[in-house]
Amino acid sequence: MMKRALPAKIASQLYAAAELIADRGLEGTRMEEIAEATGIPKATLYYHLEGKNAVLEFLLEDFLDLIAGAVAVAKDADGSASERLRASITAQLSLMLEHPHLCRALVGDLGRATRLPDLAAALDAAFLTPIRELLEEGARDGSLARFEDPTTVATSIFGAVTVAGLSATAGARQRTAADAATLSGSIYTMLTLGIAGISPS
Amino acid sequence: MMKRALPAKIASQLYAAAELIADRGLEGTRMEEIAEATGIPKATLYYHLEGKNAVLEFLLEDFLDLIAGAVAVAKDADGSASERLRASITAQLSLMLEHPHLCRALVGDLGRATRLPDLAAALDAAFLTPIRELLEEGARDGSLARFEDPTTVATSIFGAVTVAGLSATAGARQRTAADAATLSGSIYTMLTLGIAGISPS
DNA sequence: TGAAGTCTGGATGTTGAGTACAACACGTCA
DNA sequence: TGACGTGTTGTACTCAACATCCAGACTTCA
Repeated sequence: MMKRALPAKIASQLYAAAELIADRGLEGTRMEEIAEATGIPKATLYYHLEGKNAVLEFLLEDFLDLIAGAVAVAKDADGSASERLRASITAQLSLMLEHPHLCRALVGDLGRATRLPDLAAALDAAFLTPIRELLEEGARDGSLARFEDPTTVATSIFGAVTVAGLSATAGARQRTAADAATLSGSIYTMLTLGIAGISPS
Repeated sequence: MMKRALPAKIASQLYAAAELIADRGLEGTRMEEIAEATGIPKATLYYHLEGKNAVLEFLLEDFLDLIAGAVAVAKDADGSASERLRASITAQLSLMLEHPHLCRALVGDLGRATRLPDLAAALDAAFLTPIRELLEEGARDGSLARFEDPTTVATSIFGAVTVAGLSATAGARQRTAADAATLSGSIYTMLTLGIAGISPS
């Protein structure tokens, strides 16, 4: 996992670049500006990091690991698969709302991210895989419906949650845990009960 | 709307660049390569277009207008809001599966796209707005549930459909209309009925 | 045929990523 | 104290790619 232990001081300063990258995209951000924003001189940045991509890669990998960890806790707790799915979604959204800059950087440079193999894997591990597994468990324990095409359903749930989260971060201002609970409540109600009207039958 | 009428011949040749951009991202594609792939000399590209961004902007705006048009037809047809929502989703997915390169280019350069105001608007018009409106109509005609937070629900539906579609295009090979029908069937079943298990009550 | 508009090759300007390197700070060890 | 290694940083540089410019060629149309 750990590829090159970045000194802690450097790592922490690097986060100051997240907002910059979120606003202008990695391409629209000069290395010079990252140096200025973080207080790390350009030469030092290049001493520790491979290049500009590595800055984004470090920030996002860190963030995605954080999400993957929190989701794993929720996913492996006690309770029905349905309950744990809900908790996982809430955990996911909490962290997304807590880190709007990283979220926006992620979506903004999604293309680059998916083209970086490590990041693509981290993305999958943080978001899609837990949902797919919980869906399978739910089919077994009866707390969730069984689907013909579980992968498509898992992808759709992943999309519903993630896009709702990303959209909530678009305002760029940080939200609280309470916001996350409300948001995940709305989404989970819709996902669970469905959008059909009250049927006349 | 129409900003500068690109000669039809140029426009049609430009599509040859879509796959290139989808594979490598706009940033990883040199103007020289676009010239080569399309057969349009570099100087001519710059004669007609503002720059590299404009190439992407042209391709995507065209594509998004196509989707917006098809969705509008489905949305304004006869039937309940629920039926029309389903038809809209199918229309959306059909076009996405028909144009995997454009889809991949879109998601790959999503950051750039959302930073281009015209494209952001087209993106909204093609995907999010129709869903939001149909959801409201469904609440009125009773064919869809009424939600506390319709915007969040609409965003989630948008996310579910779009991410499922994008994921299906990841393989990069073109799918048929039948595939789109199957895919939208899976998604719509989940959205309508929900993911809850068979309740014991 | 001439004027206006369109197209194109090639030279040129400009920007920013990435590199090279020398100087320096600082701790360690003999 | 001095030699050595590791990390740090300023400065100057190289180079790739975007973008521009221009002169001449080619269309089109009156």
